[in-house]
Amino acid sequence: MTFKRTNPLALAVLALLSERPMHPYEMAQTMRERHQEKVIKLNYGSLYTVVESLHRHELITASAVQKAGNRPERTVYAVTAAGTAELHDWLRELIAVPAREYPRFEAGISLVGLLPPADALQVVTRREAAVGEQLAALAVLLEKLAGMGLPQLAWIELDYRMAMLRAERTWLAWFATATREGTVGGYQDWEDRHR
Amino acid sequence: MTFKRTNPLALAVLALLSERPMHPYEMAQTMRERHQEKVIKLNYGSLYTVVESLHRHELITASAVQKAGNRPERTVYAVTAAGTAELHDWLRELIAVPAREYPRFEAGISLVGLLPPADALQVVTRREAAVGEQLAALAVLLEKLAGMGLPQLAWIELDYRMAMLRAERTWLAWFATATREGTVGGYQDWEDRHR
DNA sequence: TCCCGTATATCCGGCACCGAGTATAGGGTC
DNA sequence: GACCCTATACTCGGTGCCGGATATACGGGA
Repeated sequence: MTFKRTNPLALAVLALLSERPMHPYEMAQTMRERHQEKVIKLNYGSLYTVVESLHRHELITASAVQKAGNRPERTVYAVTAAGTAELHDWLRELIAVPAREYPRFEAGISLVGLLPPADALQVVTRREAAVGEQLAALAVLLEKLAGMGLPQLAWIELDYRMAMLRAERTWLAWFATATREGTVGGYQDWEDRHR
Repeated sequence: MTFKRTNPLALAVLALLSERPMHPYEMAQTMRERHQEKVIKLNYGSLYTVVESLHRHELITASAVQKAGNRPERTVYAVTAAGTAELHDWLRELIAVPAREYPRFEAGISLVGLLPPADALQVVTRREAAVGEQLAALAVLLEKLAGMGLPQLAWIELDYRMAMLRAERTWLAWFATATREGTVGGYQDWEDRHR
């Protein structure tokens, strides 16, 4: 069986190991330090599952089993040539080919007609505020990272996310206005259904 | 145990049943007809799991077990009062509170520095084209839906998605240019690492 | 009348994922 | 030196999701 590119955590593991050999717990630490866990979902259970899977497919090797004192044994892994190839190819695919994803907000907004217009307006406004806060927080973080001397390329994904959040906020503002003023297509029927 | 709002397919089920009672297979048919499966991931296995879970939590009831001829029995479900309440509350939450999600592209682009700049440029350009095609396809679909006399509110989620795709395309165009011209922050180092 | 492809309707086994649980080491405090 | 809190490192059982398997009905052509 060929390796399945499901969990992006496996990508992170390959990327970390292409720097230097590590044991799983250390990978988690490093991801936390670098705020990588905000971009790639990390939790211990999955981490060990994913490492084992990479190992089975010979994309990484168990290079050493250290045993310092009486601590639990820790297995240090290293990436193989096949692993590096997989990393680069997967990366290319992730960037080049838009994946069909199912953002939860799309599911919600597609059914917004089930809520009374007044309720809809309220929740959309709440989201708008929340998105604004996220943008502010990101701006602060970017400031900090730039101040630490990190180049833009090191936080390019935050740049992308900010662009997306700004677009979302703009759309939300439009929708809120269109609802408030009753100019969204089908408004009359919407209001009629809820009285 | 209280019902867990994990799979949005359960939301779709509640929404469908709030129109009229249905059996699971019919729900799937209806979702397909309405292109809902593009917004909420549907597959048969999950559908039956989700319906069973809703049933266990008494958000829907098995109202009748029809048996037409010798066909497999089909269980028709109906939404309960608790189910309707759950539907509305879940909807409000989905819209009001941005969920932490992990788009695969963010994972990919965050590691783009591992690819040589020339490769990166190529894959980003490919994505830009793909996103353009998706936008074109969506525009055609919108045209068709509007032509059928459906109000904007009925395809509001497509409106949202188009806004997001446009923003993504703009960002991709910027990143491609910045890479081609070497103006992205950290470019020199990036290029140096790959020779 | 027989056959076969398609539509109807559900079921089930495997597997990835998750988060809470476990167990030891190290360091600070009284 | 007894105590306790945090950091280290991994394990494991439960659960939900998935996609292919199953089984019957129906319509149309040879």
